[in-house]
Amino acid sequence: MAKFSKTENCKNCIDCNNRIPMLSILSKQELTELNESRFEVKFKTGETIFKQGTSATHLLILTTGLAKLYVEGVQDKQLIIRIIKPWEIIGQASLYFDNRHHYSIAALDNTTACFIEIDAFKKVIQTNPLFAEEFIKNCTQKGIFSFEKMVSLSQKQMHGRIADGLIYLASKVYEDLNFDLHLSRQDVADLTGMSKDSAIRILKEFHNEGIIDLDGRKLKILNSKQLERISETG
Amino acid sequence: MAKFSKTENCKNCIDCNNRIPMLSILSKQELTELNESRFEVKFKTGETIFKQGTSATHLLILTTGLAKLYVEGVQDKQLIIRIIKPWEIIGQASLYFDNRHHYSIAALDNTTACFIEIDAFKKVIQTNPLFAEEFIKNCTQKGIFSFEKMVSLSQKQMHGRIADGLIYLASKVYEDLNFDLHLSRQDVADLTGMSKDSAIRILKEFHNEGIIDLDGRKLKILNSKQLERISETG
DNA sequence: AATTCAAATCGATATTTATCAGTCTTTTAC
DNA sequence: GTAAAAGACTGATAAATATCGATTTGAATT
Repeated sequence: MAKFSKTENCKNCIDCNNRIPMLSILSKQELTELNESRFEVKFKTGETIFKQGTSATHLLILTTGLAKLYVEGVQDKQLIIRIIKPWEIIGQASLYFDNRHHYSIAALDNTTACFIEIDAFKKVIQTNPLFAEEFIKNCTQKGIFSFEKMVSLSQKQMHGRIADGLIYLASKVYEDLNFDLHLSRQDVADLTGMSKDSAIRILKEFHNEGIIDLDGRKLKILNSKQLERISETG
Repeated sequence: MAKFSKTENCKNCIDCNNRIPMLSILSKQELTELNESRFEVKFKTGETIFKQGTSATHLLILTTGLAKLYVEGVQDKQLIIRIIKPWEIIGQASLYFDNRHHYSIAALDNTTACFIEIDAFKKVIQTNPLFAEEFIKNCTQKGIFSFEKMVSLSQKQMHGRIADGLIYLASKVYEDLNFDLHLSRQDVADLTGMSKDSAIRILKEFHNEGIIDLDGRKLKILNSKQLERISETG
């Protein structure tokens, strides 16, 4: 199970200054307050970090590893909204609604997560308008991302959705055309809204057509132009 | 075309106090400032209020009528995100991103829209943290709504999606089981992510099964329990 | 009332996607 | 090192959904 720990890479919130642009707005005192409410927990691959429906008391920042953020849909199906990387602030959705988590987060990797008390965070929002503004910026960007995702999920067919998924992973998550996929085939399916079998089929097709090179979880995008084209034509 | 006007129901922002809970947080002076930047425009049914891709200079509040908020997807298809009612603040998504509209808004009715300058609004956010907090609340709720919509669009089949659409219209838009639909059949399809023909078919099916009573645009939900059941089972 | 045009409708068909059953591979557990 | 389990894969089939063509309806206009 997860256990408490102090890691080298995140000794206190003041260090996070450089890594999380949003926090650099805060005064030393505000950072200190956040730091006092925070603690770190390590998770093993596959472990659940947040569980949808449970009460939301803390925000989350990964300091190492990757995680998937997903909502639990109909008949135990998961819909992966996005992949979480270190130094993003997670859990905003539940901040002001009903203090419940509206999605689950599970580690895709051995990860370290830093938890910050929601109340401490709210206090900073209330007292530092520039920080609040930055937070709004963050929320609205996620809103726009949501729109794009909805279009992809509802209007594109499988090839287009897989293309969108691959482009997302390469450009936003791994920031490289060549990466070691942390997602299982089922995860890829849950990210693109199709059955596992269909996801496997399309990936294989892309592989056979020379658009990607896929061997197990080693993935390389060979023809990103064509991937873009497939994404656009749906 | 749309023309300038002063209407009885919205003489100035101070009156909006009662109607828009968020604005009641503002001081008289802040309201006055918003009021000075604002103007009203009337739109006829079908007219475009915001067009996706154009530059975003104003926020929007409908004072009369209804409108659809939609994104332009692949191959000229529309995806209706939600229906706009009077006294909601619209346009947040573009506030802090790239000053472009990321969706379009079109009148479903003869509507009156009040435009508020984005800069005036931003200023209030920067100076009034409680207002900023309220704004964040608003954004995060929309985020949660987005998740539900994504699940509906990607994991439910047509019956479930139409059920979701009808429940949404009855509970959130018209707040009545019995209403005069402002949406065309194509709009219903765009709201639920399917072809027009399919939407017509499912609606007819629901009608034949006694779940709804549908005559042209007069719609009455007869069995909302079953509609809920259909929504849940997908 | 006749005309016109857009919206709504419906049956037949084609396409897309999921499901299922079975095999193969890789990792995990003892 | 071997057994077991989980994940990956594949072809065949079934189910869901879109598309197409042809009417019909209804509202708006002459």
